Amino acid sequence: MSTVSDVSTLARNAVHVLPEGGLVQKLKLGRPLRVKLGIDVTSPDIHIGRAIPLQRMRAFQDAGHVGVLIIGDYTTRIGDPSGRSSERPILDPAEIDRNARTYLDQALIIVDPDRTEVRYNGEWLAGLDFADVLRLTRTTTVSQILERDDFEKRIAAGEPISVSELLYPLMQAYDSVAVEADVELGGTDQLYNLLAGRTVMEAYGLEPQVVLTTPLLLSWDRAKMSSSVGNNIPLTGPAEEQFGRTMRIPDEMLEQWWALVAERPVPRGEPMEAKLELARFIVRRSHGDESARAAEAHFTRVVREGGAPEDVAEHRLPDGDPVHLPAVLAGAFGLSTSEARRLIAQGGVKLDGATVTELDASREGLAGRLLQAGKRRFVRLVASS
RNA sequence: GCAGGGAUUCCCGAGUGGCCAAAGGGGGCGGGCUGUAAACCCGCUGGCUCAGCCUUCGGAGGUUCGAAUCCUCCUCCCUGCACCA
Repeated sequence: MSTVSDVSTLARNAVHVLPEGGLVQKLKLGRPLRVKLGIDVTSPDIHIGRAIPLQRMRAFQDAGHVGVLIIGDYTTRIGDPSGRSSERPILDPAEIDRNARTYLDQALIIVDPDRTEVRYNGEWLAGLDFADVLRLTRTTTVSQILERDDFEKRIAAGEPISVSELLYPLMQAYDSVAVEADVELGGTDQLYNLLAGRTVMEAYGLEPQVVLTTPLLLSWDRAKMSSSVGNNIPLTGPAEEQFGRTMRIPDEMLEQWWALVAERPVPRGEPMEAKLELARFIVRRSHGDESARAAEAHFTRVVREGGAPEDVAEHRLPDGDPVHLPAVLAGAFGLSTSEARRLIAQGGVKLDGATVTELDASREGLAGRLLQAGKRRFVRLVASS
């Protein structure tokens, strides 16, 4: 089962495959390889960028190998002791479990459930005593750990780094020991951690894993796609939103997105059509054909033609007459009334397509009408009966 | 331990007694334009019963007619020095 074409499929889009020739060696073992991917459960949603390593896992699975998803429950539970790091908030066990489950539901869109093993790292990390931890820490040196780009930058920026944070790469590396990983996947930002896994495995007398990294998907703002920044396309988000967000990417990014997300070359022809096709692909993968068609219809109707969507939620008018529109907008769209007032002042609010200029309107004049805030938010007003 | 520097609105960052709901940038939102939710241009961006009022500048007190700005204590962060069996 190890041929050159296998390797090129398995390592498609890969930035690093280390060591040189290591993957071929592993394939020659002639048994299903254990392909590890660590999961950060601090934020449960997977976006299409985080799905890229999962796509590699799927490729390995399709070739007969086993995917091992590691849920970093223990790592997360310990958190950052100062409790202040926004990157590593301490979560309670219930939330970790919930996040892990949410994560897995989404991951199954990409990976093969029959060939996936899910492990919680608390399983082995919780059992280590202090001597075990010291043994682990002896496998590396402070300067090696501080070499990591992330740490270097934070030191340069005068930001705090707690000692426990230095141990994260080691904990992650120990996961590889525990599951006897043959291959570990990750984004290029994980290169250091993945290589640390090799060092530690060797120190524990295991054959070190092969490291395979994939590029980080840049979003429409040319920054790394990230849920906390909000420039992400969630793997299970609403179809219409997935479609619209995909349409936001600049034309120059089409090539990278097609290669990484769809794993195909950009279709020839108009960039607009290539972008639409990419949006269809993304929605179809998550929600199926039907949803992809509906999402496109919605996009055409609302964004390209500036019309109202097909289905508009109803919103009950508050009591009283006349009705205070900022209050209605606040209730319908989750704005503050101050925001709503500004929106009206800027001509961003429409009733049945006509720009609203007054703050109050009669009950009768509002019932049954279509209220629009900006270009994409709509609500059908109904009188409470 | 000693000495210095710092904590400002969603983020970064100016502001050192009244002209401060607080410069500037980012982000977000709205409008215009457009093949696109891109790019570009313009505007807005604490809350409210909105020509007025209320709350905000790490926390708690205090000085003052008046405090983001001054004082005291506290919490946290950074840097240097000292310490380092």
